[in-house]
Parts: sequence; structure tokens; C-alpha cells
Amino acid sequence: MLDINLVRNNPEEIKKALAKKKVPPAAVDLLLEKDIKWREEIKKIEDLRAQLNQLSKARKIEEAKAVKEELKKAEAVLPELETERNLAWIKLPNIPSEDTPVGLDESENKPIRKWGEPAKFNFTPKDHLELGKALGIIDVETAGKVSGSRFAYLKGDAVRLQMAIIKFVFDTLGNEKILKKIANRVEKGYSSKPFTLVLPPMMIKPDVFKRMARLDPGQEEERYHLQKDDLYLVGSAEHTLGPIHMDSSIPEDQLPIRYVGYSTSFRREAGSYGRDVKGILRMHQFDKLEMESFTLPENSSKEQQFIVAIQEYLMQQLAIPYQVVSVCTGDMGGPDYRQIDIEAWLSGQNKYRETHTSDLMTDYQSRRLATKIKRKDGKTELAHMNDATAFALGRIIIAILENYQNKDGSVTVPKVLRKYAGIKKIK
RNA sequence: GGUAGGGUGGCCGAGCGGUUUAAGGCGACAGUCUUGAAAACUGUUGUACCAGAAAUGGUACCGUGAGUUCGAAUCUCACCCCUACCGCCA
Repeated sequence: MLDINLVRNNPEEIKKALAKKKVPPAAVDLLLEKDIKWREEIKKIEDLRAQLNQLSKARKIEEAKAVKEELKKAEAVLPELETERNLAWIKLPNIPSEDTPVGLDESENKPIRKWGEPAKFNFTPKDHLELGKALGIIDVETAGKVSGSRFAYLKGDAVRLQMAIIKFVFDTLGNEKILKKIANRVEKGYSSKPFTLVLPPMMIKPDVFKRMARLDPGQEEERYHLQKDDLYLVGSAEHTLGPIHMDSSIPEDQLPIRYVGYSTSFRREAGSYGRDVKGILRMHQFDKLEMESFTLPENSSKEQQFIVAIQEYLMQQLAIPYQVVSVCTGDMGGPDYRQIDIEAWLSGQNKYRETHTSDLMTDYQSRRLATKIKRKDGKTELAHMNDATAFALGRIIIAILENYQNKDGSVTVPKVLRKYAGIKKIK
């Protein structure tokens, strides 16, 4: 959520900034109105309580009783005012950065740079499903019978490929030498502290989910809920990596703190019924390697650059052509200050498709999570949080299959993955 | 799931209806002393919110939520978590 003082003191600027994210000015006014009502009531209650405390100390029992009655009435009103204020509050997304392109939707995202040349084939390239089916490594029919649409069995060399990618990422992000080279590209001497490898929980409590700003009104539809235990299945490792430091202060000298987590992601994909139904591009369940990092506010933009540089490094190692895209205000996530996507070239579809995203959330999440940093002088402030994809395994396997396919329907394994996968070719 | 014992400040630990404004200790920070350090001594030492330009004042917080009371860390109820043992399980 946004800093309430910022909204109170600069309502017009906030309105202007949020308008870029398609938020009507009335939404800001609503919060201000609810906030005033809440403040009036809390003031009233605290004054009464002060009075009551005084009378109690003096053992003026009869007078205290009268004040207590009044207090009870005032207190009864508060919860509703608080709920209304909160609802208006969490509805406001984060303010977008100055360098974020203003736009209404996906079509106005701005490609920043391209890397790699799409391979030229002397035959008509197939899409990943056709290839995967023929190779016997992707089976959506059986999965349809067993689990329904948007599920798949990955088999044989597809599994070897996935395991290889996981090991490759963990080896890279845990290796300070490699990170140092990447960090120096961002800024000479920038922190090359390795990522801590994590296998996070894949279920999360509703209140923590909300504090991550991932279960706000409108988002419930996208989540799988386990009714008996009142737990949600995570939609990304981010959801349980982000709260690792909730309700605590991290000493300045321990930052940045970086995690790379591997987990399955569960998404209902409600409202995307007709989209990407072919193959394994959009699934109810897929595995993903996710980076999450906590930094000082003054370093968070640099950290995002570092993270994007890592994403690009990983793609370059796989030698898959891609473009880096600055996501526009209308298409970016609510908690985002700046969102940068990477789109991999898919030869079978003859276009770039989103495979990575990098979100700088500034203090938007850490405010509700109460994840703070403690400065050397003892002062505390909110940490900044970055979240980004290392590899979405389903989609990167698609990219490998389509870009590395051969005329005979076999697929060459990218060089860096061969020693991990133990195979050179899928045939 | 069952039984038993627990959850108090950065940590340990006392308190079990009103001088609690949470004792005492450890740690941390500052000062005195010292060439420097240690020791000793002295002092400081949480978070959030509300009002205020600020100084400051107020409110809340002893696992969480509700309740009893003029007054709750302290009493009641429910729940959560931890530890041990039993059951079940990979």
C-alpha cells in the first residue's frame, strides 16, 4: 500500500501519477474522505480513554462508568470506518516511475533492446506442442483426461531438460564470480552477494497473502483455495519468498538479501478461457525459478538493473533471442513502480512472447509486511523489494524446443545445459 | 489427532487485579577514567498510530482474538504457535 502521509499531503500529485495507471481521481478522494472519518473517530476514542484512565487512577468509579458507556458507543463505530478506509487504501496501486512509458495496454509497451538473431530455418518451423508430441515428451491429452484442460505431462528428455535448467540457474545465482561480472556491468563494485537457494512453501495463509498485495479484491478469482485448512496455493515462489522478513528489521550491513526460489505456481487462469489454449504456454500448474531481493531504498533501482542483467545473462547462455520491454503504466502490475519484461523469440509462433518479468515494488509490499531496514544510526525505514523471474520452466522449454529444432523433428540441447542434462539432442 | 508443559522488551528472566511508568540481568550505544583498550562507574536503550511547525502530549501493544472489571501482563473463554512424548505418515 501507499504511504498514507504522502496521499494526505500531495493528493493532486498522487491523482496525476495514478491516472497513468487508469485510476480515477475519485478513488484518491474516497481514501482521503474515509481517512478523515477514521481519524476523527480515533481521536474521539483516545480522548475518552485518556479520561477513563485518569478517573480509574483516582478511583472515581461512578464517573468512570459514565465515560465507559460513551467509549463503548464510540468504539462500536470504529471497525466499519477502519474497514472502509483500508479498502479504499489497498485499492490504490503503487506510483509508476518517471521512466515508465504511459499507455493503456500491452500494445504500448516499449521494447528497449533486442539480443540475438532469430534462427533462419530452411524448413517450416513447428510449434512446441507439435514437436513435443512427436518426441513423446509433452502429453496434454492424457493430462486432460486425468486433470482437465491446462495440465500436461512432461516426460523423458523434457524432464531432463527441466532439471538441467534448475541446476544451471542455482549454479549461476549461487556463484559470486559470475555475479561479480554481471554486477560490474551495472556499476563498478556493485554488490555481487550470491542468492540464497530456497525451496519455499507452496501454501500460504490468507492474511500473509494479503500483506503481499497478492490477494486483494479482484485477485481471489485467480487463486486456488483449500477450504478445509483456509490456505491458498501460491501463484509464484514470490508469494512465500516475499514474507520471509515480515515483521522484522534487517540491519543495513546485511543488505542486499537475495533469494532464488524454486516452486510450482498454481493459477486458475479465470477469465482467460480462450487464450493460449494450445500447448503448455498457459497452465494451471507450472514450475518457476524466482528471484526476490531486499535492498536499501537508494539501491533498489540499481538492484532491478542487476536483476534484469542476470535475466539477460541467463538467456544469452541459452542463446535464445529475446527483447527487453519496458512495460507501460496501463499494463504493469498494481504493486509495481517499474516493470521490465523479457520476451523470448518463439520460432514456432514467429514472434516474441513474455517469458520473464522483473518488478520493482519499492516499499509498496514492505509497508504491509512491516519489512524494515535498520540504518547504522539506529533509524528504521521500509525496505525496498524486487521480484523477478529467473526462468519460468514451461515457457523456457517452449523457447528451447522451438528455437533449437531441426528439420528431422529432433531438438538440439543448448550447449550450457548439456552437461547438466546428460544429453545433446532430444530425438 | 491425543496428553503434558510453555509463549513477557534485541536476548535471558521476574511479576499472576491498582506506586508496572514491566523488577533484575545480559547485550548494544554514549560519557567519565586511560597513551589506547579492558575493567569499573554513570547515563541511554522498543514499535505503531493520533494531534502538533516543533518541543511535546495522548492512545495502544506482555502469542492472537473476544470477554469480565472503574481498572487486566495478571481473571474467563476460544484460537494460534513452540517443546516433549504417544498415534499416523514420506
